[in-house]
Amino acid sequence: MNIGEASKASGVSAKMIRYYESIGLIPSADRTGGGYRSYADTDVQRLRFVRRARDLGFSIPEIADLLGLWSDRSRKSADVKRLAQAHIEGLEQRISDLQQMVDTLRSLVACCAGDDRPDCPILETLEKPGIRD
Amino acid sequence: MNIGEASKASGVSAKMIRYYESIGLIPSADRTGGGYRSYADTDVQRLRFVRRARDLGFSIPEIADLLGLWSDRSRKSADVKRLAQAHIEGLEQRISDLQQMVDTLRSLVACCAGDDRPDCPILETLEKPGIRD
DNA sequence: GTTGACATTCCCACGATGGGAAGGTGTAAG
DNA sequence: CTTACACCTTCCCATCGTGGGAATGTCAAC
Repeated sequence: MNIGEASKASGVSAKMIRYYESIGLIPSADRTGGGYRSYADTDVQRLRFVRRARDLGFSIPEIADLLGLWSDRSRKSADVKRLAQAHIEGLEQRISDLQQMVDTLRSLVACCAGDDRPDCPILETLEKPGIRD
Repeated sequence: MNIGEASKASGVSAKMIRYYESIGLIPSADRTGGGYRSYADTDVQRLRFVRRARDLGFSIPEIADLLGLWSDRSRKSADVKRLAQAHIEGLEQRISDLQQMVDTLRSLVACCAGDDRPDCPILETLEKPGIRD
């Protein structure tokens, strides 16, 4: 299977497949006589694994860990679970940071008349020294 | 005021001050005879404005817009409000994407025994074709 | 054998930030 | 006056994950 077919089958762009190979996230693909990368079904399955992990927000190093566990038949599911839970905590931290921004912005927006006049509590708040200053 | 002092006073690193200047987000600073950048209080105020906007998750282009409104005495507060509301929507989209990941991961984690055995529904789900395949 | 669709490698870009090297400036103490 | 030190300058490189494009090579079909 060519890289293009593997790309379609896995949902990972050819560009990213080469990149993942270059950083060692996935093993180097076999090559045909003409130098084309050649993929088997198991390779595609691994690529799909990577893509789905990316869709769930795992970073490349985290995916490297997941792939290690994936191919380790003597793995403990507790290790996988721990990894997933740590990732959930990271995601929730990011959500909480973003939510904090939204809350602040909402309170500012609520104070802004939103009319033709220039007076705007949003800008005034931004220019004033804040809590951390 | 030197860049170091302006940095302390504004909470923006010297590195970022130079960067903001290089991309045209802030005007080029005056220079002393020795070539040092020199900042006045109004410059520091602008830097603080930028930092606070960054803290609220605004991108550089958005901050450029905000700075434009900030220095425009004939601005309409409605324009500022619109910009802030659009930003809130962007943030909420990101939150919703992250929350979707968390929800999926939570449901997987809930199915994982988390013991010494290798069987793990998290890995199994990642390796299987998903909704979008 | 030509054409067209693929493949290859290599370099560049993003956004926002940090690190560090190599060299210049300013100031305080010896 | 010199030396030391803290600060400044510019320049390049790295991150992370992804895309774009150029120049060149391969394969399959007609």
